[in-house]
Amino acid sequence: MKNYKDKFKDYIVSKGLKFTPERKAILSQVFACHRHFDTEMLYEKLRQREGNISRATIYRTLPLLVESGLIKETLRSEEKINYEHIYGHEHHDHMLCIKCGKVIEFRDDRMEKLQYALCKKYGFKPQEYRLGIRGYCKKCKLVGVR
Amino acid sequence: MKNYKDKFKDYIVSKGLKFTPERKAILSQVFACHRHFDTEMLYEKLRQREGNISRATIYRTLPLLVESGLIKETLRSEEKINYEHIYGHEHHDHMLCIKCGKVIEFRDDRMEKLQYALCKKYGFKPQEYRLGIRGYCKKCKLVGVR
DNA sequence: CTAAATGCAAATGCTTTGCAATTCC
DNA sequence: GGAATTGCAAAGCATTTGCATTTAG
Repeated sequence: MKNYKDKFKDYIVSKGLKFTPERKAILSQVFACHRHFDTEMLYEKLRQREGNISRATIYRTLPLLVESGLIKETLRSEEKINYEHIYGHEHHDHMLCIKCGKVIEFRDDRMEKLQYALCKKYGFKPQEYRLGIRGYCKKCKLVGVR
Repeated sequence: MKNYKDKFKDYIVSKGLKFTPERKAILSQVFACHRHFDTEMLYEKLRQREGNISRATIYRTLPLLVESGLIKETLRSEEKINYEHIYGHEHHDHMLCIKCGKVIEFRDDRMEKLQYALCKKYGFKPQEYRLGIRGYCKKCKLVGVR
């Protein structure tokens, strides 16, 4: 399996685009972060380094990362767009705690198979599944259940 | 089963709020629409009638409808918030065609059970499931698969 | 009567875009 | 060299909010 850097570079080049330092830096940061992230988090991390990278460039680069299959949007917890890197990771789903914000990632083969079967039933060609379960995690459900 | 109007009124009154004409009109429109809708669609429909209802009032009313369990947010197809009315409807999931925008609603007991089992496994107390499958519907997958 | 609700317009916050200057290939 | 990219600031949009006025109960 290629590393993500090569995979991105291949994609970029195949499109006749340029593999710039800014894009490299964003790519690295994206894979340095093992949680869900949004543009602002990226921007903050990247500004800690020297070369300034504008928000505009981040906003312009993330779609390229999505198109190349390296990252994907996750369920939005708030109003902002959230992403996670997926290259090299198995598909998984999420449980999101409404109270503390905790994200539980899980994977279940029965779920995968069932989703596949349902698509087949409806003649649907899936590109992406998004299952998000919102609720209270083990800790929070004990405290004050609203 | 109470009708939605009574259910909303009960909720409103129990909170010490008022069941105003504007809220009634919004409620009716929400249940007159049997598709997913967003604020703008509501606004347009409501402006066709006489009494003007401002966007602000719509934005302030929709959360009340969510809290009362009459409607819920759906997966966002674009950047806007989308809703559907749920009162009197069984829980179901969606397949969304990327190309033509078609929404297929489906329900599967195995899926419900599996989701329940997974929550139990992780000690998670679910409040809401959102499964969205994005891809190409029967028609669109035949035409030009991107 | 009076707390709650409304409409309006201004404000917010995320995201996109136009443009001149710069950079990669 | 020339198309692609960048940063900046301005523009766009959906959504929220402050406030004076109106209204439901």
